[in-house]
Amino acid sequence: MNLPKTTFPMKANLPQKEPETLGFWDNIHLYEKVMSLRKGKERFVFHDGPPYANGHIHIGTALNKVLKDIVVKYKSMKGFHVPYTPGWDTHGLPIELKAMEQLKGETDPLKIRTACREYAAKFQRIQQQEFVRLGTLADYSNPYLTFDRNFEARELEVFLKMVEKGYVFRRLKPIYWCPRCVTALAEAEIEYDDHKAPSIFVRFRMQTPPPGIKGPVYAVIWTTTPWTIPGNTAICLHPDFDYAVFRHGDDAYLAAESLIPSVAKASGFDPLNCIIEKKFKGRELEGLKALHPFIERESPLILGDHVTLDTGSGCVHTAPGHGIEDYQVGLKYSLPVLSPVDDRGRFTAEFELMQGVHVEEANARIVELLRDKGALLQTEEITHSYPHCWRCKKPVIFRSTPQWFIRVEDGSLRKNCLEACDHVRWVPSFGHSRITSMLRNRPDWCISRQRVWGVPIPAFYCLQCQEALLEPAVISKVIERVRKFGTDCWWTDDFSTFLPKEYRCPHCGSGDFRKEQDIFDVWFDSGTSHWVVLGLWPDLAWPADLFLEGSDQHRGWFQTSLLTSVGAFDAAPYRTVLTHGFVVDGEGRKMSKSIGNVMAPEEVISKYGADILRLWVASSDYHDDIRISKQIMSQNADAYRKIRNTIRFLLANLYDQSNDRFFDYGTNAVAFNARVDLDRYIMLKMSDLLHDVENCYESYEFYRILQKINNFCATDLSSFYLDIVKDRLYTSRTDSPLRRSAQTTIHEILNTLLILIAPVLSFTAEEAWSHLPGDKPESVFLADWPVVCVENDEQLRERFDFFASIKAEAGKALEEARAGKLIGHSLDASVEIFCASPPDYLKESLDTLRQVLIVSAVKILDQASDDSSASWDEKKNFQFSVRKASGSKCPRCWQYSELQNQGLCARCFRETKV
RNA sequence: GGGCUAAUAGCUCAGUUGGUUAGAGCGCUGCCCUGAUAAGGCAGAGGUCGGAGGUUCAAAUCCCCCUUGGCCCA
Repeated sequence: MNLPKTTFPMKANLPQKEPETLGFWDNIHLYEKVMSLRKGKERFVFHDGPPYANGHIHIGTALNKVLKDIVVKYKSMKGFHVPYTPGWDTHGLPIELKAMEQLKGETDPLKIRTACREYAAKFQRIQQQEFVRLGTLADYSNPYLTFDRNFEARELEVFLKMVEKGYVFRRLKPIYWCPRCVTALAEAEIEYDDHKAPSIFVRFRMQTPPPGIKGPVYAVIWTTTPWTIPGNTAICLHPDFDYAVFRHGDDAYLAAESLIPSVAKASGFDPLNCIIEKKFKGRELEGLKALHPFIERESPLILGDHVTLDTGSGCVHTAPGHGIEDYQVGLKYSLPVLSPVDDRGRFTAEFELMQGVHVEEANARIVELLRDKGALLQTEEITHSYPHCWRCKKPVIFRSTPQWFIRVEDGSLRKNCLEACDHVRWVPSFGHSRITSMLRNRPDWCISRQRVWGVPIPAFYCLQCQEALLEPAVISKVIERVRKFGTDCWWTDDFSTFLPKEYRCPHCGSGDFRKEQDIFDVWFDSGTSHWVVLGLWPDLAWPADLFLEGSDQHRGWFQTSLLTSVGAFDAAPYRTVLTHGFVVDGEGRKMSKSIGNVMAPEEVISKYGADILRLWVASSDYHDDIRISKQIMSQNADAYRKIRNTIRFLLANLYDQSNDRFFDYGTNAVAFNARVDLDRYIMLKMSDLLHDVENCYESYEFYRILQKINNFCATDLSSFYLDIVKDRLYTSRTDSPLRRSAQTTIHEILNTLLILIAPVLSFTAEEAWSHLPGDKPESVFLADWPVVCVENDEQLRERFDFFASIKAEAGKALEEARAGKLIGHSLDASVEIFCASPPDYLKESLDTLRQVLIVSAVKILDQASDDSSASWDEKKNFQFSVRKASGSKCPRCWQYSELQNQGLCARCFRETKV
């Protein structure tokens, strides 16, 4: 007897076992070995999107990294040279804020930057360990970090290209500003709090009245920031809303129809004396001109979708210098961006009347001025939620300052990007419509930030004429310095070190300059990583074959990478872009701390192991949201057990108990054509699986792979092939061709299966690989993709498909017999089968059929039995009649027959004879 | 409010160009086995295909509306 035996444990114990496997990979320098094995082969360039080096990884990051790892490992095992340089996004506000928390009031940019660098480096290390623990294989000894000076220098090269091509320009833009702290604020630095403010209705005299209206007409606006009225350059209406002109005494007023009652009431008008004269759609009024109440200037009526009917009059006071929505609608109408306020919140000479007055005091004075001019309809004090500075807790203002932009709106960049999108493969395909619709609507890209933790924008200002200078020759010089010293030099070194010798202001000839204080938006850092990394790392090449990130990156990294790439190098940086959805809880809700449905990768790994997490990733359809819950994880753990046990059983049968040796593929293998029919049949199924799985990997449909592998393990192997072949494996003579045929087949199946699962169940595949007897690469990841040698024999396939369908039907008949206590094990049974239209080969294959059914005897009847215990299957035209097998049970093989010598059946006696 | 996207058994997924009684694996329940044993085999139960309407001889599939999620904007 040769019973199965293996040291591959049934209980996986992954949380304990996986770190050992990690140690093994580390010891043998697996990444380097994989690289040198594939060096010179066709290259597959994957470019890793950099996670932000702030905090521990969450389940979404884990999902993303595992998906990447699956692709990279598959491609590599398929024979491609696939270097994987991981990266981190290390600049930016969140890190700067964290560092500032620790520094408590420190203002020295260099000290802040040092703290930021340490903070980012710390979390880069932490995240890297977490990625390693997930089983991802990458060049962790040489990652890319956006604060690295080589990165920074090359990033500036991309910027230089874009400057040369004329994409970079400067324009005013409103930003949050704290006049008390004299600083720009980011959105993350804003806190909302209640604030007392004047609420005023103001009338603007119409210079061109709406059609059909006679006499003086006024457009009514409402605001809670009277100090922004000097910046008014338009009145905005919603194109689809209903507006009306109503008359009160000699004057007529324009407001949204539904708001007229509240406007009239606030203005102290007697509602009975307010008569609607004419109605208009907002769009009909576009282009009419009103007059600013106290500045000699027109204020045209414009249209915008941001107008609401919640409060006010439906005619929105528009000051592009003091609000982001006003600014955006203003760009469409080319309105001037006025912001006559200095950095301490005082009016400048641009609004001479109140020069030097702080905007807070100015509110009351503007109200008085409006009253004097007869423009004020009403004023009262209200309390509303208003943005405040997180540091000094005082109200902030919107103030326009010059910012650096990349031109997308006009010119060629938008068009070229849209065109480039057509040459990219988007997976899923809706990625194309998603990114293009975003590109069509996106405004110019504001790339400047008023912070210190980032790459400086290499511009200079002439101290004499105040001109901003952004010149290729100067930028090149800056790049040289940055490459040598890193961007800290921008803060440490004198301006002259960055300028060519004898450099003079091209406008006024002065030699005195100051450096720009703004830094780049971090999206510009990561947006240039394609060029930086694919060019700087010798094994990589531009453009990338694949980017793989969450679907939020259509607005983020996919788009910023495209803008810099098309802008500087006229082509997309990627050939294929794969996107995945977001991880949500078991009910499809997003994860949030407040709901308490967050599941951390660490939690899954410590309970189930990384392979179960990887299995979850691979079995989910990532196109849309991906659900995770305790139930889902435990289900994956169950699925895992089935695969693991199948592998274990395969391994266990490569051992020969009789001589305490392992099956040796080199000497014991049986050629395909010499193998038992059943073995050849299962090899055909194996070959089908291989091709199916390969296609799924190629089309990035990983979630189908595990489905197929599971089915194969459970159905084709466990309940069909392996159940049948046990008899042959256990009872045949150790080196009998029958047994060797099965073992050869099992060896090939196992080898293939381990390679197929390795990109997903990396730890388990490696562990099982180490138990695989015979000559083999030291790691499953150094193995070549399997080539299964089978001869597709359609007759064989048809025959066994037919047997399998008989087996499926016979199961029901056997179950009935079992329920009637006639039999227990199926070998207790003898089965008579009537088949309405039997194929020719049926009678000659009785013994094979008996083995397939795992019964002691099979008889084919020429006509249907009258036996009432026989069960009919009308659909298949089978009739089964089950009896207790005759003879006695052989103690060795458990089959029933007339026993012979030493109480064994004929076969067992033969097999045991010395 | 807008763009993109989704909804099929308890769970993860199939379901071709509309065409029999909507499938698989897992889980669940029952039975069997005790030579894969914290395993293995067999059988069974489980679905108004998110909802309403429409086109059609025929709709999970095509059209329209709605509901509920998700991402990104406003």
